[in-house]
Amino acid sequence: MKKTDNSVKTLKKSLEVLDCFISSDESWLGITDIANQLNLNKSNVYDILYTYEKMGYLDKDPDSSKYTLSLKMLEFGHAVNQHLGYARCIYDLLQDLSRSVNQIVYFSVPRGHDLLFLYSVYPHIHQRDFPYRSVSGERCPLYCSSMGKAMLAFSSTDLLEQMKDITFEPRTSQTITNYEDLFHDIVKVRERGYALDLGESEYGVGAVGVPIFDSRNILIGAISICGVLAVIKEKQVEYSKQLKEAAFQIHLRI
Amino acid sequence: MKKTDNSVKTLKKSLEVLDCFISSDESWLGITDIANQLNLNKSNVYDILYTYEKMGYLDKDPDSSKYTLSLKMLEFGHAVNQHLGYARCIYDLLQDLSRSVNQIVYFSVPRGHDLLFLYSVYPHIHQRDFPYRSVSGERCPLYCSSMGKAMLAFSSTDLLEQMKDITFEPRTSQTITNYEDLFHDIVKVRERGYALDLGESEYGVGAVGVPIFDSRNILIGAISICGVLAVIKEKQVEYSKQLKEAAFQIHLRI
DNA sequence: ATCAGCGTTCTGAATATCAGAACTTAAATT
DNA sequence: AATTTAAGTTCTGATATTCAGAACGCTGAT
Repeated sequence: MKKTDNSVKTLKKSLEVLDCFISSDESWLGITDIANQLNLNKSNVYDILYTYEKMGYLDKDPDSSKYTLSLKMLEFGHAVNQHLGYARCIYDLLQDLSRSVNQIVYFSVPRGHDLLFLYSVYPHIHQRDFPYRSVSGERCPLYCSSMGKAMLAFSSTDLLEQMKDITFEPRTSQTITNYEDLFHDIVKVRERGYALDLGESEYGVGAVGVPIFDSRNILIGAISICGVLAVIKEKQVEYSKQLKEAAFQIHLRI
Repeated sequence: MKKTDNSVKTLKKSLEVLDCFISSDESWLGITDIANQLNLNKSNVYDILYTYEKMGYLDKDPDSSKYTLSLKMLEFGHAVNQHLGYARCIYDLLQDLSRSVNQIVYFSVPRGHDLLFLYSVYPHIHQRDFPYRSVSGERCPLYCSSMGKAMLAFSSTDLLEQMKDITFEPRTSQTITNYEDLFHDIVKVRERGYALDLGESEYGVGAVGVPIFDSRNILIGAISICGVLAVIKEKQVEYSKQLKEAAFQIHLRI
């Protein structure tokens, strides 16, 4: 057991600064914005942002002196995708599935109390103004998503238990807003073998989700079919079968 | 003019460590790998990686003690995409173009002596083993790409001049490997108004590329149609017209 | 059994960090 | 037009942090 704290405090602080750029809704942040948010000295934040800029991590607007994430961040995203072993296989199966049902198909993995979208496949002809266009790297709370609920229902860890401690933020009038309702829904998911999102994250949008297990039966994530609520309601059984078949194919391959 | 160096050396060094994970072909890097590469002390690298891991930037494999970029990096990529103002408009136009010509369509921006892929749209039915599947965040040298040559030809800065100093690395037997050949090709691009890549980056793959200017006529990047070499050769004029029309639509909108 | 090579832990001399104060703009208010 | 406010920028040195080096433990190869 180590006695000393080996963490590099300067780096820790600097990464907290960088985190502000993902957690904030604003794309451009000023020195004072960040200094206030993290209770840091202005000149300290100045030096940190200056270094990030020199290293190509942030871009600075010469007029406003505000900073934003540079395109270098896309290179990191790309590197992660390259390194994901299961990437290609899952993506190809999702493409087949999307073409077969002519609906949007997603793959996501758990991340804390959220899910993280990894892949999305859109059918070639789809409504351009369809509300839910999640892309790689986007997060969504577990409790208001079919994939999230599929993961909660079939996770071997105490993920569901942890939902007792979170605050539920309604996205629509249908969003589950307390642990009891969530628990009852999860029981139904376990009975059915698939999870439903009936307008709980976006009005008029529904989804069917099933969990993904690797060949050692470890929960990896979930996949879902997403579409207009009425269609999802009507075809949920058919979709769940197609999803389970795709999930099984992934299970065999990873 | 400032006298002192305000950069935070600890952060600068730490970011160089993080950069190793994009520049290396290996997805998992050990402490000694990085320490040797950057001429740093092992224990120093240990502390830095430890901090990155604690902050969720890197994942550590408990068996091998090696590190890799975590999925958090995808969140940064997503944030950048969200912040890109022109994103949606260009993506939609590329989708239309891809459907119209039934080929892969790309959008990229210049980044140093490379280009950085931002968007790619694949036709719904395309060969799964088609070699060139660039995605957001991938880099490619300017001299061996139709988009790169389109940017070199129409850049207002001395981008082309800078090509005198670089080393050309052949990717195929067709790759341009010296400045003189590149210059002659760029002259042709200026005459034609579009750039060609005829198997110069990948055997049997070709592309037609045109530059993108915003409404103030600043060069933003380039778009291209990419496909089987023989088809690209045959339809280059038709494709160049379609690309120019799309480029014009983007010019009007951003 | 020995060695080589890796990650890990610990320490304090040396160094880089960062709070604070002062300055410079720029924009908003009087 | 003068004043105030609020932002970014520069500079400094007391001091908290960093990091080189040495030592250790583990694993796998010789």
